[in-house]
Amino acid sequence: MQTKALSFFDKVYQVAKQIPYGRVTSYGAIAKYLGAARSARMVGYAMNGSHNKDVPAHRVVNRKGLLTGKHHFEGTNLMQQLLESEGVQVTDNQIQNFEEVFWDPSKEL
DNA sequence: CATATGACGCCGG
DNA sequence: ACCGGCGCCATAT
Repeated sequence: MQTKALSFFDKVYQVAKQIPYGRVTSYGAIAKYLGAARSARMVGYAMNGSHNKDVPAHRVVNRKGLLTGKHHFEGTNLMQQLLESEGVQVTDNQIQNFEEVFWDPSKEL
């Protein structure tokens, strides 16, 4: 359909797919990497379409390390389970050692 | 074409 | 340091 629907969304997917295992990143970090630091919201919005993609949206959280998007996953704590399954400690929707598992595309990529 | 929504982020009090 | 409100950009309707 939309021939140009792969403008921002696709970019986000490309970066999100590159998130290493056991690591997480923030919407703003991805947005900034894409040159749209002010479009952090769009990153999350794009995640809505990532449902059909191979994008590990569970590895993307807000700048506080909070699983704000866990509500969009199946169940109630699937996102947390996925992260914990990767070795990421999560407590009360809050990632522990966030700075340790944080993966900045602008620096790492 | 205009309006409303949103998985955020930053500034101010 | 904590809480609240405003702003921004892109997509969907």
